[in-house]
Amino acid sequence: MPTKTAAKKAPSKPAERSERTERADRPSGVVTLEQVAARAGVSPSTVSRILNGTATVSEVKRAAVDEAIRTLGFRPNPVARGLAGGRTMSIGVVTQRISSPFYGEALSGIEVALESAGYVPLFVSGNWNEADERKAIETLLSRRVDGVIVLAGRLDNKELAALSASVPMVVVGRQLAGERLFSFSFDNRAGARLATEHLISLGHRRIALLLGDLVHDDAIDRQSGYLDALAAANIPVDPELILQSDYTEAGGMLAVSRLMERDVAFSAIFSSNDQMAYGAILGLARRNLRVPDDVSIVGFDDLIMSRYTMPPLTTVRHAVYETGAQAASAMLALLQGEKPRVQLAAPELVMRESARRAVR
Amino acid sequence: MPTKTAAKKAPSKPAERSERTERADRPSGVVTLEQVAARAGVSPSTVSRILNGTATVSEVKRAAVDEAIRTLGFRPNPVARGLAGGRTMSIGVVTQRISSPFYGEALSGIEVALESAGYVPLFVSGNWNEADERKAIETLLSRRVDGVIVLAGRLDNKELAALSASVPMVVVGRQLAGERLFSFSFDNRAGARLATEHLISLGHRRIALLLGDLVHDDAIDRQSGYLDALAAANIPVDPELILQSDYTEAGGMLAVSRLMERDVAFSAIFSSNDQMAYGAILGLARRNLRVPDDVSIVGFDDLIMSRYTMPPLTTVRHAVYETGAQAASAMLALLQGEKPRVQLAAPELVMRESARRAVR
DNA sequence: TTGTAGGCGTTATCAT
DNA sequence: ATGATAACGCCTACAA
Repeated sequence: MPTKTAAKKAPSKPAERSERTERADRPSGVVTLEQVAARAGVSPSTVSRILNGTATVSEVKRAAVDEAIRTLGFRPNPVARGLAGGRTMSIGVVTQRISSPFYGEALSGIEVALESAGYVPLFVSGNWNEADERKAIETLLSRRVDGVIVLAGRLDNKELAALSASVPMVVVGRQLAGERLFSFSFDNRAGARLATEHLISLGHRRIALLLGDLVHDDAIDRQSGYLDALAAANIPVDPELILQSDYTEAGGMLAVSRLMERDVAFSAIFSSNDQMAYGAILGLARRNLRVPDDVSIVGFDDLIMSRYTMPPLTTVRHAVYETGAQAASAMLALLQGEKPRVQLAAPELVMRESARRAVR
Repeated sequence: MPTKTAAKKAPSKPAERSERTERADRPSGVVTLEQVAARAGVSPSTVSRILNGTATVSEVKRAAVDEAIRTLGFRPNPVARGLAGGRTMSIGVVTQRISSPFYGEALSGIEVALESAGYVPLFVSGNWNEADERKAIETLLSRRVDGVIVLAGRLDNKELAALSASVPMVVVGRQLAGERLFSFSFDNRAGARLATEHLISLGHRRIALLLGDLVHDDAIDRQSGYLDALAAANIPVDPELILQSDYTEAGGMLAVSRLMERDVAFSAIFSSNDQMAYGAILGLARRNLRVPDDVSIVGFDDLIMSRYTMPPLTTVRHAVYETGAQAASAMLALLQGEKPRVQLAAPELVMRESARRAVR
């Protein structure tokens, strides 16, 4: 290292400069498309074309540009792209609560599926309430996202369809159609029927049902599946056994309390989502009822945690992560002008230890 | 100034809005700053100034502009703002796995805290691996985020500090300093000590420890807390009782298996996070060991789910949501040029039902 | 205090 | 096929 003492008048700057220049060759700072063009000896437009595959370019120039991009470490600026009328390369995702174990899985799937295409998700929470949800979409639109994925939600179909006029949309958990709108949902009804039938096959006939908020289609469908199964087995429906709840652990626990207060007989519970089942198990324990010894219980969704509850939960596999990934793929297809097609797995019962044969 | 390009068709003024929007290429509610300026009879720069509080503006004009903004429903375009060198009004957040019950809570806190300031979070997952994390930050930077919040992660301090030269950063779960860099972390050591001391106070002396990956400071600190407690109680450390794991449910379950295979006596387990505790409870059950009858267990983090496990988990409250909110506030302060100051709650033991007095 | 002009990095529209 | 040259919507010197 050159000592300062000798550097009284000696220009120490040149040394510094050269050192910096040396480093500047590395792909560190902000490299613009224009710089790439300069290095490749072509016009910015050409670089842009190559980047977007907008037009055919001679092999020679393409190679030169590719080289320049690589050595310069150029990465197109999504912000500028967005402004120029191009895409922002970001997809808005309307979820309800980002920290929910259910939505979390879906978001994860979306993130991964989008990443490979260079898109970034913008997550906003609707907090299970219409106003927030509307505002969330508003935010997304002002951010000029290239598309919006809506997971469930409370906005009515008409509103969503209208929105799809300004952005391509993918709606999960609803059935609605439109030009730039695609929707799909898991077969909740079949899944719920599966769960209930399992309980019936184990000899249960007094099966309580824990319901989610019926403003949601999936909650309704799961109820239908339950009713289907009872009807098929000629088991009369007892309204006393049907509990309205909210898909949360606390709600599940509360529902069990209400059920017990009704003082009706039951030997099993179909909880229409896993989270309520967790609460229900605890609620039963509080009344000295063991699962599955005294009461059998089947959930719905097969969250990660369901393998680790005590006892591990028998439930319906929902493949939430995959659902998210499919939603993302569908959006990508939409953006490509293609017709999305999703291949969703059929509901499947995952037998663990929370349900057993009815005694007697 | 009619700088319209030589349009092929008649310049259709968007004054009349058609009810049946057939053209999906133009978002409907796009009002520009320029339009606001025109309506208010001022120049665009004046509007901009009012928006950003950049300069003092006469009350008359301000009122006119405010009115124009309101009636036109103008919302500044963050994309354009970002390009113009202004802020993008978005904050990058590096998490490890968006679907983790732990990180999910933190993200939720960040989202809410940021929202009130008009910022939007951009979540990217590092997947517990250095390369992905680096790439995640890369993505964030190319998106021109105004700041980056890093939750734990594997990047080394030096790298983070260097990064903070280009963006203000808030790092949670690390201790490092810098001009535009702020970090803070929960007192993991004290928390772990609390948990262990609780077990000791219940008469346990053979206490197993389930550890997270020691590349993370928090895992190390929690181990230290455990050791502190033992030392203070004059209980010798038995390496056989210390299990290296990974903070997952599966890892916790596996750790218990390994522990049992070692065939050493133990009456309690301090699991350094709740997720491992869930797995441990199941693992113990598989060996016919009941919690807390046969083995007491204390967790760490107090995730929502810990209230609903069987039995409900005694654990250390971590206030993850608040931590996220604090990180966001700190970032906001940094952006404001202020010095962030966080007020993190001290660790606190939450006594539930997974730990009880040791039988002898 | 307020307006004018230039620029941010890309894409799109013209010519050539 | 390729290159100028406008936009895109906003911010910010620089003027006035």
